[in-house]
Amino acid sequence: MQTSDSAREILIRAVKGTRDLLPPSTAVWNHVEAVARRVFEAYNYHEIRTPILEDTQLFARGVGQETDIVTKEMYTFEDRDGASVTLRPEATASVMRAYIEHRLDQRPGVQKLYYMGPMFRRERPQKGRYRQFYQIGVEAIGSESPVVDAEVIEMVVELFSRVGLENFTLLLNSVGCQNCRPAYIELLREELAKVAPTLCEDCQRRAQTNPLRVLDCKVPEDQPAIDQLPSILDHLCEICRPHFETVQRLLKHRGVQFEIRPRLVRGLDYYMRTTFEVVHGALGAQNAVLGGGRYDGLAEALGSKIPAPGIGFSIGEDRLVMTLEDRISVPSLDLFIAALGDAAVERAGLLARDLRRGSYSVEVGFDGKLKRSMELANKLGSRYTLIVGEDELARGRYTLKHMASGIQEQLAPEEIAQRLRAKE
RNA sequence: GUGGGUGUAGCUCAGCUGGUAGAGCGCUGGAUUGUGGUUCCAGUGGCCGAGGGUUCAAAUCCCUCCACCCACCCCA
Repeated sequence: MQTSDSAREILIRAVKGTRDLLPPSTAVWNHVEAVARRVFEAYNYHEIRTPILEDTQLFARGVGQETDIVTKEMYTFEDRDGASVTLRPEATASVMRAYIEHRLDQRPGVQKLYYMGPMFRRERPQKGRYRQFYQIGVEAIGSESPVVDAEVIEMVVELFSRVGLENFTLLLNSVGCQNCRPAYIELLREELAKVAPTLCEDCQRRAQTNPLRVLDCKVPEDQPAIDQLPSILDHLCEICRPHFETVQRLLKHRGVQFEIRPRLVRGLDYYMRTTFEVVHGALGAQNAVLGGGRYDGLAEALGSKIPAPGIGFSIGEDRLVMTLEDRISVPSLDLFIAALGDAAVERAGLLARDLRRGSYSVEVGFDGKLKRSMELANKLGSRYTLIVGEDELARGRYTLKHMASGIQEQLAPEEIAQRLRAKE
């Protein structure tokens, strides 16, 4: 920015890629989080809160040294004592760290944990992608069983239904394990070598660096060639194939709709076997609202000798909220008290306090003009307006107006709560 | 990191073959001294993103920055 003495230029703004969440849309965030907690608890998941700041090594090892996330997209800095710390770019590694650190493997049963909160990734912001973004996720650690996979995935669908998301699609795949995936990648490499020259520039590079990524290519001209590439599902090993089949069978049995996508690959190294994703139209290029999968090798990658097979997912809360936001309704206010004059303000204060103790939402208007108060009550979307003026104080009965119908009645103070209890 | 788009009133935007700014919504006041929503009238509000250049004259043309947005790369 050029130097200037203009006052506007020194205004401090939110850091690039971060944003303020304001009412009324924070109501949608709270709604999503409240429903998530309710659903998770019903499946016996419990909340875990891990630090936002972690040792950089956690992500370097857990997420994969070679990934873009680690090489250039982390918020990493040196602490005063010289230690390298990083703002978490995701939560799975942290949860696994906590699992190992606190020996949660010694606790009975599968450890079912959920979390929600901000993550950080330093990249160019775009629609549905921010540098500080929010995720809601779960991890079920301690079992390799496909039964857990099916339950986790069922819960995903349950959650999205209950939160009010419409027109979403659950995509499912298996990416094999350390036994079958290397062989498949080798095969893929060979096949790619034959067709590579006809593919787009990016794919030619991917064919070398990360062959699985070619399957994700969005260039239309490349699709015919990509369709001819071998599918990983035809090359699963004796453990992965039945595992995947069981997951599918259990999901069908529970009536969970899904689509098999052999080309659904995961970017992170630690995923194996089951992977899944939920996409939603009308989200632009960033159309995935949830991504998840099994990560049986993660604990070992972190250097742990404690076996900790797990499966989990995380929801892109920013994106989910985005799809729900057009349905925001004005915040509800039960009662607006129009207090006319000092004496009325005092009485209104006491009345408001008592009603608020009864969990009614109440606002007190202290503008002396009734017209002003009525306007404000209307703008705030109040169901009722209570007029407390000289007449009312003299009579000891206040005027309660139902805003939608315009009907007014005179009530003693103790009768008001009862009126508010009515649905409309 | 790469490409494209957009920056004008609190918000959404028009004006851009150069002549120093408009609309709708919002906000404020009034019609209605104790009655909102609809309607009508009036008012408030802009160094036209920043800096420089061309010109008698720049929101408008040129250059450079900056910011935001969208997409790519990559992906949690």
